[in-house]
Amino acid sequence: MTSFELDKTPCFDITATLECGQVFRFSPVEGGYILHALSHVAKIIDRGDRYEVSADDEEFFKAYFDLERDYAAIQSELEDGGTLSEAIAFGRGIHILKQDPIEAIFSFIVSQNNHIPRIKGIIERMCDALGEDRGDYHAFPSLEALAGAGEEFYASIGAGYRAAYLDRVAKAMLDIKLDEWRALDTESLRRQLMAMHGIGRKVADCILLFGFDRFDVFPVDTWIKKVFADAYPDMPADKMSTLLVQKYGKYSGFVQQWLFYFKRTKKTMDKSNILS
DNA sequence: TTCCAGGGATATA
DNA sequence: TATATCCATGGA
Repeated sequence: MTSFELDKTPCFDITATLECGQVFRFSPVEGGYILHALSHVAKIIDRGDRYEVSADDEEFFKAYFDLERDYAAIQSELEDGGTLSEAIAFGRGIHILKQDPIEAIFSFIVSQNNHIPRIKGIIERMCDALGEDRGDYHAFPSLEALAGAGEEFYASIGAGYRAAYLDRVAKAMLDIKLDEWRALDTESLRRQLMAMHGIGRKVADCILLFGFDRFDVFPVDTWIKKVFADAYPDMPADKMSTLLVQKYGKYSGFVQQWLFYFKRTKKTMDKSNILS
């Protein structure tokens, strides 16, 4: 384990980055978070003006957090004086994490038609049962372990009807060369992903955004549908997605994440206000 | 208890 | 091509 510090800036906030719905293997601890990615672990403690990080691999997490990108510049280009500005102000500290493609594929298959708390539980049970034992935690499973587990295993950890998807995709991925996938343009890679049983447009776009660094995508889920319900009434999700990419271009993925986090979190806050 | 969740496959027209 | 229905599960 090594320790290092990260600047806490208006454009990098660990709570917004982890709680914005892009990632599932983290849990709050006193003063911060424990975060797992692939076989790695980091503990991030909030020290006010900086984050104190202890991790098994400093270079891995410095890349994972996407620290080199100029998020302030992206935000200033996107300001519209309206809802998007409001969403950016709310989620200014979000960074899009550079997740592993395989971990993203399996995480977002689990995510479909599912609640985030339950998604986290299913993925955690998947890791505990199939991932390498690292002492305090289990790594994300190897593709071989995922492919060998069988549909019954995925059903047994509560994956529901997605169990068959997970099993089939795991076995299919054994024949995929990721480097060849990485070389494809976004449209071609989306087609490859959607050819997998259980991966549709929305899950493919999440995988492209979070696992393949593609920002010219706009995943449309139930929350994004709510955001644009008035602007685009009764519009199918895939058409809405295409329209929004035309509008926001190479920044689509960032826009989507700010709007998603804003809408979903505000809903929760409104509920708690009613109760209080 | 019912509704809903970071949807997708399938059947039908 | 477009719409309707079904799918497992558990948090709220």
